[in-house]
Amino acid sequence: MSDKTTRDLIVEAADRLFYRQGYEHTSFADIADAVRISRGNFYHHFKTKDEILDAVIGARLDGTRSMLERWTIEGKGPADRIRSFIHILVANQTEIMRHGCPVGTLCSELAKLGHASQAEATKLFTLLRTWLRRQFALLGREADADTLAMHLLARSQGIATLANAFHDEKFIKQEVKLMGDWLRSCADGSVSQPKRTNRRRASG
Amino acid sequence: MSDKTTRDLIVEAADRLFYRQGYEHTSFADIADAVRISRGNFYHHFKTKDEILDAVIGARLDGTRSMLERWTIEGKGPADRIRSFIHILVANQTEIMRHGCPVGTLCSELAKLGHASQAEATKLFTLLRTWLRRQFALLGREADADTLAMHLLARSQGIATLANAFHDEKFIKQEVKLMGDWLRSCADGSVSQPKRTNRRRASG
DNA sequence: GACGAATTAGGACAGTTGTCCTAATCTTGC
DNA sequence: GCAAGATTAGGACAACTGTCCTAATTCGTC
Repeated sequence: MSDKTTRDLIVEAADRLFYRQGYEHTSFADIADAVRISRGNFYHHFKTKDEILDAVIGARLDGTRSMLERWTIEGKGPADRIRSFIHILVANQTEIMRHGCPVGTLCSELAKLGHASQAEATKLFTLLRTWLRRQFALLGREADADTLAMHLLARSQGIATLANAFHDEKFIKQEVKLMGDWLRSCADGSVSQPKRTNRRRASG
Repeated sequence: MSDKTTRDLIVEAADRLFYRQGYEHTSFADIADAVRISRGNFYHHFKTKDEILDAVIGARLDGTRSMLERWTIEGKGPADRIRSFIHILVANQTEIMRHGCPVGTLCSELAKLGHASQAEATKLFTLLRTWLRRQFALLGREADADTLAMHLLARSQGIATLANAFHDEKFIKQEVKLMGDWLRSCADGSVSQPKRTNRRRASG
């Protein structure tokens, strides 16, 4: 606790502020005030605002990686692990209603700013995408694992965006339940490909 | 064409710039340059930046209203009208990949800024929500029309966010097809409530 | 206890922002 | 062709931005 370096404190505060206020709308002064540090001191730890952003993205990547690792170990099966992912929406619903999804809103903002770290932020999505893909593959859906992963990611994003816009808590619960149903139908292999094409079972 | 007032030109340019660069990241100078007008002249038409934002949101509301009206008249049935909505993602896929959804990204940004016009921007969503709700009701889904409308809205938002982050064109097509399948199953009344509860047919 | 390095504080700096003023120009009705 | 209003141009203004410098302080090591 007390062994956190000033640098860590800065990254933490910046992370929180970037999420709540957005990257551009957060100034050096805002972060300095939050950490209770002089503005000048700042320069010693980070030369530019972009450097802080990169550090924040890096910290989020680390955090996401260890979260996924935890779920991979804890979870009994792939379906339960995917449920852990879906559960983020419920666990963080208050913050999501207030500020949206930390990943989605950051990527959107950086895209608008034409910021160089846009690709780095997208890695946050890629991390989740890759992990989800693996879980769906383990669920016996190797053939369309990536499609399913992206589908789930997209639905989560949409839920966060609308929950934020409407400040609607019940909506999150509603949609989370639908995603649970959908996930169950994925494991069955029942729905999700409703068109009657000549279906080809995955060989493995 | 030539009868557009300077005010209209400003709103148009601001609309485009707010979409591409974000509201905060767009300065008076940016808009003035785009309209080829002196910065001072600006003040005569809009006292503050917030006023421009309100005018832009108003213009978008008008545009959305007339678009929905057109669809309501044109469309053969409610299903086709909903398909018109889904088709926006395909028609605007290039812009969406570049800048996301104009509505979703604006609402997200204003939420972060804590901007007073946040509620006004959300009306853009409400417009679509209400219209979609009516179409689903006409489709025989009065009971859960609003849930279905929000669901479709959320999925569109998610698609836009991820398409923007990954710059993935195929993903949009993929998800649009899935939404088409889903819509068909809505009209059937077949899926969408996969849980085997004691199902109760809507009386109407 | 002293020395060198790491850390901190305070402020300077030029550039940009939104806002606002004033004077010139154009348009319109008579 | 002229007066009155609308529109435009150009720039002033204070506040804030990210960046950077220098001097003071703290810290670990001998």
